[in-house]
Amino acid sequence: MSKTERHNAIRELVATAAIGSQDELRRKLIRRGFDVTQATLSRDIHELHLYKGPDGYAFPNGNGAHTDDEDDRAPSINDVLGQFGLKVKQALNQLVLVTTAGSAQPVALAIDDEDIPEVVGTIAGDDTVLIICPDQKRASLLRERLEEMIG
Amino acid sequence: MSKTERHNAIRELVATAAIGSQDELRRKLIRRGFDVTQATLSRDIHELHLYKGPDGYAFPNGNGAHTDDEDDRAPSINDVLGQFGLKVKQALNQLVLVTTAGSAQPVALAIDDEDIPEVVGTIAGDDTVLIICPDQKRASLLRERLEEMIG
DNA sequence: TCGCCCTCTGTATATTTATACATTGAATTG
DNA sequence: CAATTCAATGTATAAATATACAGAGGGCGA
Repeated sequence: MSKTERHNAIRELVATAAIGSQDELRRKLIRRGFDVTQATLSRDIHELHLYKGPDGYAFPNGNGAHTDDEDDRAPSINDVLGQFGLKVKQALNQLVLVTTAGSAQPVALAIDDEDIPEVVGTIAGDDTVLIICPDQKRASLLRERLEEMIG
Repeated sequence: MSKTERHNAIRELVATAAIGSQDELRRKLIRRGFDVTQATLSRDIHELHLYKGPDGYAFPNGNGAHTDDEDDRAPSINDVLGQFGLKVKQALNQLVLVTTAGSAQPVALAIDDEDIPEVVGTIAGDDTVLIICPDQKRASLLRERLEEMIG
């Protein structure tokens, strides 16, 4: 069996099963007829750009099996900020919330869902959320709370 | 320094720098005043749900620093504004920077990379970048500089 | 105040992953 | 046909990461 066939099998396994180690992957591949060593799998994983995280191996955009939110509860603002929030900066009545790249949209959505009185409105870029507050004082209050949520 | 402060520092480092190993992360943290062992960082990484892949550590949705665009040098703000910037308008502490269609993102990124003290944050639309400044005075200063760069 | 519990962290080491070096086999070239 | 080149892989081990065990310190309840 060829290398590309094995790569396909690896992708299928990572997409459908929880793979916690290269040895576990090796055992699952043996059941499919691919018998290679851990060293080869290490190279395969590197070539397939797979990631290893707390839930095992996954594809670069995070869609391996059991990525993390099995519970479809809309993430609370605490969860979202704890996960994607980096820092908050204040300018007069505006807060600039810096997030990880590409995460501004869900963060802004979570803030909107929360119906916070100090929030007049939000605008999301790619890694920045602008939060408009009624005045500078309430901006300060909200900044402190957001800083706590970020942790 | 507390654990949550260290976690924030780790998130910032992962978001902005290529972290290839826990030892490398450890060295960068020492420069920021956090001195812990590899064992502690291993636990931190697990608690922060960070992934390790071919490009180093990343957040669960795959956006660490240098995920794939190898051209590490961000184009200078002079280049970008000379090329895409059209005009700047000021309102209190806000600057509205008009660009050519579709160029707001790279312009915003160039501004972010420059680490300008007068910039609290930026948000990019399609052909408009909103720049939040700490106050009206510094917004004026920045507007003048941006106008010079646009030409 | 004391005892207990919990969190956090370090040390040492177990486990896992990455890679230097070597081998094999297929394809290509002269 | 022989020599060369290259990709793929295994072996052994270096490097990196995870964790068992233990200690320290703070908070809390009796």
